[in-house]
Amino acid sequence: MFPTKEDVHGIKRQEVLREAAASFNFKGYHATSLTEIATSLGVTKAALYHYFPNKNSLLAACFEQSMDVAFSSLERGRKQGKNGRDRLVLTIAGYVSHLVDELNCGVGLMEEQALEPGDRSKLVRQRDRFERALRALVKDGIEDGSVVHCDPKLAIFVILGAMNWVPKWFKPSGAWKPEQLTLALSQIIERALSSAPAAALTTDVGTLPMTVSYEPVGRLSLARRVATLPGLPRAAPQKKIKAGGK
Amino acid sequence: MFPTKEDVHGIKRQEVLREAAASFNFKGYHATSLTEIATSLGVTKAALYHYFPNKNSLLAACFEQSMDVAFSSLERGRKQGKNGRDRLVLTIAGYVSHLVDELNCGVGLMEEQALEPGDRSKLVRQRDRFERALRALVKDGIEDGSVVHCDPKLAIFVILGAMNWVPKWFKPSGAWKPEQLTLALSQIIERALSSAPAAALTTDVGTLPMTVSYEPVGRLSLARRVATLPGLPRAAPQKKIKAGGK
DNA sequence: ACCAACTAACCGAGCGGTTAGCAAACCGAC
DNA sequence: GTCGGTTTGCTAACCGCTCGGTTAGTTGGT
Repeated sequence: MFPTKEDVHGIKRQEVLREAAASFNFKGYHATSLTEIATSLGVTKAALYHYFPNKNSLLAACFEQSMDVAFSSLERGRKQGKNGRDRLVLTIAGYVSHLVDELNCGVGLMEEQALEPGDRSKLVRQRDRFERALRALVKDGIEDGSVVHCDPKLAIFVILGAMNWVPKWFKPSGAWKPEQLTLALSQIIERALSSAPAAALTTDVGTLPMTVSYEPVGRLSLARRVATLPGLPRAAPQKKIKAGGK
Repeated sequence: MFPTKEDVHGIKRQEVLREAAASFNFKGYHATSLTEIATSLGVTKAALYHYFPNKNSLLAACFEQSMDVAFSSLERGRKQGKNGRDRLVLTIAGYVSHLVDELNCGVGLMEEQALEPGDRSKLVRQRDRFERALRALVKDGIEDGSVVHCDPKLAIFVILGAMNWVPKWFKPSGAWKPEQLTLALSQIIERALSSAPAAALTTDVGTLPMTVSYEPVGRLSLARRVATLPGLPRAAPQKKIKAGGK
């Protein structure tokens, strides 16, 4: 019994979530039907309700996961960074590496308006807290001299915009590997903010080393491990039955 | 006869489009129903079909307008810019000033997948052309020494991401005026790309002058003029009728 | 025998889109 | 002017379809 029963449930749940996130990212929440998600996974719509109470909770789970990654990245940035700029860049790098993780297509915080009021206000609170923390890092950087004088609020808007846009154009099958992209984006942001900008950046992202300089944080590593396990049990087609009245 | 009959039709059409764009921006295409748009305008859904053949064409018109602005901005950037960086920044500034125009909430190119195949491939072609032109400006800038060595493709992705994200957080009623924002964003991009970055940026967007340094281009000026005309005729409520067979 | 996992079939709601009909504006003929 | 016919702009009502969500019932492991 390699994976226990609860494990299998959790794994399938993660797989449902991943499929949903990928679809939400690609087509948007409202354009994605539960039937689509289900058939992509080889099951029927009703099966999804064993893992999530409704469609909206799928979206909420996506955001929750993204925010988890955000705060984990923030934590690590705070620990590992030498100055404000450093801490900010590390945080953003962690966030981006989640967004481009090909097994866990993260959701750019695109459609929070689709959440139900409760989930939504929770997300907005978290997101605001995250943004405030990022702005604080910018301020720190300005004070310790690592970041150029600027409006922290606008700077963070610009950076988050550029990052959340990534899922719109990034294709895991493309010429750029996730690690290369994360590195290149970090360099751009670093230079844009730095009080002593680098004289040059890489002129071809595809030539960057693929060292995993920013290991994904949070629960992703689990998903990554289990998602490559061989043949998880899938439902076999059943023969047609007629539901008759009693 | 101040506005001719065709004028009135065109004006109302523009107003429909504006309302639709605002809703699409705020809630997304699929989450916006025609009934909503109609009631926001004080009419019924069926009335919209006098101006657009279907919902999808509304989205297509939004994108078309955005692309018009994009290319107009590009044209002006090419004419007025002194070097590659200059031309790029001018182009982006024109594009942004459209996005933040409070009367014509432009659509960040968020939901092109919702378009029907024909419209979509047309948009994608245009957008690619626009992006290629922007990349060419970056290359020009690298060659003429105004832009730092970088990967033009990634640089443009980052910039467009930051710009298309603006409608997500910009509120016309907020502390920052459109002109201030356009200026501040231009400065950030200018510094991020420049081979000789400025030593400091503005530390508070709200203190920037509100000179209209980037006059909106294209058909917007018309919309702006006419949208403030007093009381366009609106349909009066009619008494209930019963549709009988013939 | 039991329980978790799943399917087939169904339901009500809301959507995009259509239709029939009304009314005011318009327009040449006289 | 003004009188009929046509056009334009709109409403109320309806239609078919798809979606999220539910239910009853089957299956297979323990």
